[in-house]
Amino acid sequence: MPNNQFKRGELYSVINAMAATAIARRMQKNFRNAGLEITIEQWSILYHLWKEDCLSQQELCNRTFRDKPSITRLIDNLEKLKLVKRIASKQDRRINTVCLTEEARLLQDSTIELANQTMDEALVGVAKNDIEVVKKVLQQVYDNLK
Amino acid sequence: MPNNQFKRGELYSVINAMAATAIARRMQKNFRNAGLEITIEQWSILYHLWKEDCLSQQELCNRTFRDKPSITRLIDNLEKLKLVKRIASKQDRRINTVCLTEEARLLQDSTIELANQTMDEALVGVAKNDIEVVKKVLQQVYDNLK
DNA sequence: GGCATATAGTTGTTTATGCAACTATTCAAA
DNA sequence: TTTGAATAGTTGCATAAACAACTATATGCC
Repeated sequence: MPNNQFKRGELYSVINAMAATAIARRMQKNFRNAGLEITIEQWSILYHLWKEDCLSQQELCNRTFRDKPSITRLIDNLEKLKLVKRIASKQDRRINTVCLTEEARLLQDSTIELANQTMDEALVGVAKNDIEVVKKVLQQVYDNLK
Repeated sequence: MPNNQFKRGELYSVINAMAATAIARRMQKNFRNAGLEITIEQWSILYHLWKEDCLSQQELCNRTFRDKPSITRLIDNLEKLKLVKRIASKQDRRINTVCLTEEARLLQDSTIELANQTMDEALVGVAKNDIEVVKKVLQQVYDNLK
């Protein structure tokens, strides 16, 4: 075993793999158990559109921190599911705005309930002020690197 | 805007998307800039093998928190890169042990240095004891959900 | 108005992920 | 010894991610 250690290997694993992956899988499982066929990635797009409908694709890239091709394909699949529609912008012909369908609006309450349930499951035994520290640190990490 | 809010939506986004994604991308970029062609997912396998060589695939699943098909394919690609080899276990014919090649050993120092550099970039301005809180909370989240 | 640069979105490509299903092997109980 | 259940790893399939390259459109400067 050489002298050179990955000094923060445990922190890296924890940040990068364990908690995020565990939450994602649990949430996807909760969706599936509830009979929902959308993926959590698709849901994250809907979530932002519930907060503010008819965003441009570029804006969705910004808000979900994905790159453009990924957003294009996610929206392709959401269109197939008839949960969003693309509407060409009148102000700028390069831009599509992405708008919720009525069907997507019907999903909002139940899926947000499931997401809350998932976070409740995740945060059992976690102190409220510790949560604030986590938010602060992870936000700082994101700001450092984005 | 309905009454039902995703109470911890910000926390979820932070945990699930922002910090983990930002670190992953930065690290991959640092690898690329250094002329390394391995992905960070492949690297995470190597990392565990540097710590303990010749693990079973199942053990790698446990340690990296991925499922079996994902590990199978990651190892397929690492074999193609001649960084690992599968060796059938003598004790149990279901098991492959996954062992480092000499070439993989040569990568250890430089890549761990890059990973440390990446974490340094990520953690600028973060207090040491805050890091301990993050580790504790994310470990708790993982333990709650795994 | 023309040109160079920037930007929105798409396509190509490769890698990765996880659920479902499967095969071969191992283990435990009768 | 036989049988059923459990386990390790693989294959099929669909979704997702991101880099590179591209096309069409917009912007700013001369």
